[in-house]
Amino acid sequence: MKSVEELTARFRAHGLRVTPQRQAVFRLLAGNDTHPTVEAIHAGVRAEMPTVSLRTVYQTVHDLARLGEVHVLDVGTGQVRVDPNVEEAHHHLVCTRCGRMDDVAVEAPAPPATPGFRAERVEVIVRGTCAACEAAAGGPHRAPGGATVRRTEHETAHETAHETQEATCRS
Amino acid sequence: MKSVEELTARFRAHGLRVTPQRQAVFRLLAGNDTHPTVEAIHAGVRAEMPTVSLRTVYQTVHDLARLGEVHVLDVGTGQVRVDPNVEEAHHHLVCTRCGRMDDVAVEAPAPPATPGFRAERVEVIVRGTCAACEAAAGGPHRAPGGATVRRTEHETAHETAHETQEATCRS
DNA sequence: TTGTTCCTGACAACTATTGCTGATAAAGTG
DNA sequence: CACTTTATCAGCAATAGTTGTCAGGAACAA
Ligand SMILES: [Mn+2]
Ligand SMILES: [Mn+2]
Ligand SMILES: [Zn+2]
Ligand SMILES: [Zn+2]
Repeated sequence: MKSVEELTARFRAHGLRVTPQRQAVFRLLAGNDTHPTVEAIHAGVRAEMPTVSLRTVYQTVHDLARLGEVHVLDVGTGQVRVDPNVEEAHHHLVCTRCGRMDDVAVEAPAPPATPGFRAERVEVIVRGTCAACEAAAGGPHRAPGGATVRRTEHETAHETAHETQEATCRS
Repeated sequence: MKSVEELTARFRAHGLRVTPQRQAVFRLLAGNDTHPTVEAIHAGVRAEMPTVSLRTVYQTVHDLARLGEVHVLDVGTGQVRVDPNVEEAHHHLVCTRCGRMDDVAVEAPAPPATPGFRAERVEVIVRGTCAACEAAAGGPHRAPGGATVRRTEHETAHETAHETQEATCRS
């Protein structure tokens, strides 16, 4: 992602106004490689500016995405993730337990020649279990400040001996 | 996916009861390669049994998933998709406009050796535009019975000359 | 048949995200 | 700096997809 100054200039050049709230979002994202959720960004921004609303963070993230300064990713963990690294092509590891997302260098296969479909980009998601969740595999736990991946269902009693664990290890 | 008879036996073997509603879902999924949404399954089932509730369809789909008879996929189109093809490994084309999802044969890259992460499976998503949406690219339209991909945001006036189109071509 | 367990259907609740709106603040102009 | 013109802010309401709850009713086993 570009620097806060560059983003400020770019926003103005596009007729967008630059407010302290937006700059706080810029600062939080610059050099952030944790793929934070919007909620996480909001929490971080509120540490400095306690009145900023979640709505404002969503707006700013969308504006950044429109300018191509971040990617908004939905990998099926229930919340979108913001990726400020748009310069270098890369893919992701996704922890199926806590939703944690890390960059990974794998070469994507070439988009296949498919009649009736114009391929634009190829996304690779490596799903698995992160170290923190692996360590906590014994039973559910909850890291401080972490949110929990949506992983529920009524399913009264039978519970056919499949995953039931739940853990969180978001940084 | 297995046949309706096999699924019936398998459900019973696992202590799950087999009702007309569940069999209607089985029937709708057997040999279905459209990756229907739960809502679409519901609509299809209601054509024969108008009283079946959406909740029941969700339950049945989840039970099928737990037995490994279907895969429930979330590719970020706002609704989960049900894939009855669990026998052969494959990946997907996803239309960014209408959410349509088709099978594609691409070889996934080998899961990289990443310390601190136990990779379990690699998912490849080829995003692009399907033929129907390509044809309708001139302006928004709405196919009969189709649902629309969530693609909105207030964003008052400025509209920085980016995508605004919206189209639907779900079968 | 009878009892037990599970499923159904209707509706409420929940979560992530977006819509709405008066008040406010950023740019632009002199 | 004073002033005008917009775009943004914060808060709250609304929405969509999915899941929780629970009182009947149906399916299976004996
Ligand atoms: Mn990344
Ligand atoms: Mn498929
Ligand atoms: Zn994890
Ligand atoms: Zn399409």
